Amino acid sequence: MYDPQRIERKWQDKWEQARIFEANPISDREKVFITSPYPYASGPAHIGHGRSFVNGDVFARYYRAKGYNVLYPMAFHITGTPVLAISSSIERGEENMIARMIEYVSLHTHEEKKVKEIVESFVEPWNVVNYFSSTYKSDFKSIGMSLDWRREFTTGDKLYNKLIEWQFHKLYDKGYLEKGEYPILYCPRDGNAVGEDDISRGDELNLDINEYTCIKFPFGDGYLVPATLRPETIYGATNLWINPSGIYVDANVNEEKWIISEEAIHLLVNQNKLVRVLRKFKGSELIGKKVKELFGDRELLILPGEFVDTSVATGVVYSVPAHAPYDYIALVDLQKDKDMQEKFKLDKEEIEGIKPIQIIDLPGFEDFPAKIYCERFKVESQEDFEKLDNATAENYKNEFYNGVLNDKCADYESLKVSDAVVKVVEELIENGKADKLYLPITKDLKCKCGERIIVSILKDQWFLNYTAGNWKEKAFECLNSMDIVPKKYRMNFEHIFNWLEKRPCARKRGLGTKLPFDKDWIIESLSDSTIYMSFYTIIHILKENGIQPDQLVIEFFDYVYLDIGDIQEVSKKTKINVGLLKQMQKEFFYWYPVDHRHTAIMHISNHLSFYIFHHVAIFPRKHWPKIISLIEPVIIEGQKMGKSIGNVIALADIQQNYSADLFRFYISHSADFGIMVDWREKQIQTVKNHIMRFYNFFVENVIAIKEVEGDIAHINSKYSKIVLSKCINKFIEAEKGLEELNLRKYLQLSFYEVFNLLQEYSKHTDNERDKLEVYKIVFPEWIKILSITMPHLCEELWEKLGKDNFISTEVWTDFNIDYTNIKLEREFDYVSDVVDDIMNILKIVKSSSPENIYLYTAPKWKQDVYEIINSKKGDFKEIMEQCKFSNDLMKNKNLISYIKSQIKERVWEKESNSLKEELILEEYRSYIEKRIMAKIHINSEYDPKNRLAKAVPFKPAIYIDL
RNA sequence: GCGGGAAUUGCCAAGUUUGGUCAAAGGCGCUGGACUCAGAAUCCAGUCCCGUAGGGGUUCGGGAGUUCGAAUCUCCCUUCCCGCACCA
Repeated sequence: MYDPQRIERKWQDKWEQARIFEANPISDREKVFITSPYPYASGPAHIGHGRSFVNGDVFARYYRAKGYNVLYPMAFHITGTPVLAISSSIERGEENMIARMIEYVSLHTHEEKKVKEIVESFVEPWNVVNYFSSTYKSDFKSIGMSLDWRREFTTGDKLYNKLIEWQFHKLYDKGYLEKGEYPILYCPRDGNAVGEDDISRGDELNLDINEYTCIKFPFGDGYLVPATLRPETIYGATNLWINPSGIYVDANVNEEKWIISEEAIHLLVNQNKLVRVLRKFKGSELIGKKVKELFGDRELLILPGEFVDTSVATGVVYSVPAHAPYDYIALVDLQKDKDMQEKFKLDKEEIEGIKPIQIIDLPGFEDFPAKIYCERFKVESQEDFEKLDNATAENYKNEFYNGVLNDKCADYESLKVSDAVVKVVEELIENGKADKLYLPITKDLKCKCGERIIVSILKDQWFLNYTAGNWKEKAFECLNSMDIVPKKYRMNFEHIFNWLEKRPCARKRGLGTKLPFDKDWIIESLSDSTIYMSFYTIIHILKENGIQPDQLVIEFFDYVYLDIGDIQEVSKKTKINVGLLKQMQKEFFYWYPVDHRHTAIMHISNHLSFYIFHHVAIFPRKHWPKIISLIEPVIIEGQKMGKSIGNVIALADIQQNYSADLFRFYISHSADFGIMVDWREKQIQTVKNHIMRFYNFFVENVIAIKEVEGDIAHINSKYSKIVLSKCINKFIEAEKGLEELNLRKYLQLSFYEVFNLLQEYSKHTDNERDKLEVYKIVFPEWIKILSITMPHLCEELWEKLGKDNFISTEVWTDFNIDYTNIKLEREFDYVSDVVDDIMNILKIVKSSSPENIYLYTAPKWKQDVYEIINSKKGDFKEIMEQCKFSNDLMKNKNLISYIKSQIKERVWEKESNSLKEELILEEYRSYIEKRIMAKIHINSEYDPKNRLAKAVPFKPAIYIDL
């Protein structure tokens, strides 16, 4: 009885005790260094992690089986805020987080009290890290990972920090680091930058930042300053809107007098403006006054707009009724509203005289876009917020991508809106006519502390400048020399490489490594995980020898990684002895570069691109990465897997509920890399049965085959030789699949197709002895090739075969091509075709049990002509020339039609060689009769329907006596 | 919008790089049969349409083209998915 859980634990323990996956340099053996990105230790592993690591494991085992010395390590990522967020949420007693952590911890701990204790301990971030890294380890062990755990570390380790410091010193020296201004989300109460984890509902809201342009309209001795997202519409401004009941101020802003809403002061102050309030007043005071246009002599009227929100931007809005639905409808409303005009003592005629100014031409629009969109969305009044928002969005989208500025826009005429925006802002600011103001896209974004989040501008943000020097060129050079599998993703990389510019690389908070030359900053999590694979090569030596962080000075890595510096001096400086330094350098030089990195496609646009960039920045060409293979994510029953859907399947449950080998098989076989694995319970149960059948089939025969030699010389029947040949060819093909990193192809061939062959063989053969000989040869090869996917099951079967070593450490020899025989296979294919034809006819005539079936092979002249057609590759003229040499042929009235039909069939492209059909049929008589359950007569005189005329070479005519 | 990917016979999904051997692998589902007290499992047969002789017809998102020949190559269109920067 197949008991996967028992078998799996047994072998996992044995592997661990024998430490067979611990890899050390062996100087005369070729190596393969394969990695998948270290997982984040802020939660338990799920089957998505399972997919990439199992794939990696299958490759690692394959490389080992091919005789390579294989390093397959892993570590843990903890940089950034997620771990801190867990701790602070636990500390605050947040119920959602506590519930989630209880759920996570319960995966491995079933005692309620203990669970509670563990979750409480999470107030300390390192407890979170330690807990989840340990569950990862046990989960990964439970699915049979062949990892070298001695080389484990986390990105928060002091030793690791030293590596990252060195990396950033190098980047700094190369001139790839820069400082600049950068807007960030900011909580004024905490005085800190905030990210997704710090924001209420941060995971569902849009956390982008809008850049507003504040236009300085001259007004008295200062400026009235509306803010806009569409500065290119400045030429279409007709008036300004002020909320009459809002509070406004005269304020001194960086030595200029601005009129803005009271609430705006707070925003400006946090964006590096010096602000002093001079006077406070109600908005109504401004109504009816006028500002001067930026360009030209027009004066724009200040009008009442209740819709103006004084808490958004500057609380002042300029009106572009031709292109902004809100402005358009407000203007229409006001023009109709006599009471309002009365109330603010506005000039009726002047109000009516305000006409929208169209400054953007839009193909297919006869009227002002704002008007058309208001009509399209059936906007009735300025109170229809929802309709107005939709109308605005559509209006803007259309104008942004399709609109062109017209002749009212001076120098900007005929620019596309998308280009004009950038130019207008640039020039306005350059000329001192405008300023910038940043706001979160989402209104009322709240920090978890309750405070409203605003945008602050960091003046000295650190950036990595990917356009610096020849960095990009080198990255492309590396990419061009790499294998990307599947290759359809290469374009993706190229595009990302082109698009990468500057990227902030440090943050103000979170776990990680401090920037060595600016200790206020912590290196951001995607920037500190680019060359860490190098650390796998030496970390275990550092740990074993008790090397302390302060010993890992710049000279250390310079020497070990780059062979720079004098070893005596490095030793003196680091207080690490020369021998050890040499050993580490040797180990690094042995393992590096990373030969193969395997992960999900979501990492292309960030991690994998940075991985390449940072490697080319720091390491010489010989240490650049070589292969990246990519997978699509795992989905569950056709649905995305996610916390919010609540359908995440933890790796912790896999072995118990399914078994490691089943998981490994399913995850490897059910989809090619380029498509999503769909985790379907029903499908998995089917696969489970397949594996069970395989196990039973194997075990049923394992004793019997001990009686035979497993020697092809002892195999008598052709059929048996054919099956052996076919199996070996399948193995060879399957291995080609592995070489192409195509796991699905490899398993389809090595598991399903070989299994089908053997099952059919077992059913149709009548030579028991031969059968055992075949099995004796095939079985060991079979479980070897399957062992990389189902290592536990195959170890068990290996043991049952009487072997006393691990199949996991068995090096494959080449499959024995002496067992293959193409000629025999062709013969057999011919016979199978005949059987299929007979079956087909039986099906059509709906007869199941005829007694006699007659087969007629083609007459000699057809054979001869067939040879001619073959030799002339279907050239009709040449064929006829050749036929003319034979009078008999030329007299045959069927000749031309026969040649024509054979040419049409393109027979010369088929691989049938000169088979002696009659002999073959005779030889396979018993096989054929067994398959069709009738007696066959070959080339009998009896041919009542003259079927013989239909016979062509390799397609004998058939007559069934019904 | 930009960039990338995809569309195959009831469903999932190979095949496309290198055009012909493709009515198109495999799995699921469905239909019939065997086994069984029964079910599950397993096994056998069938599963685009027509056909009492191995054949014929119509298919690979839609349209046009190249070719003796197109699921595969070219062009246009439609639909869907993913990424678009500080969340890892």
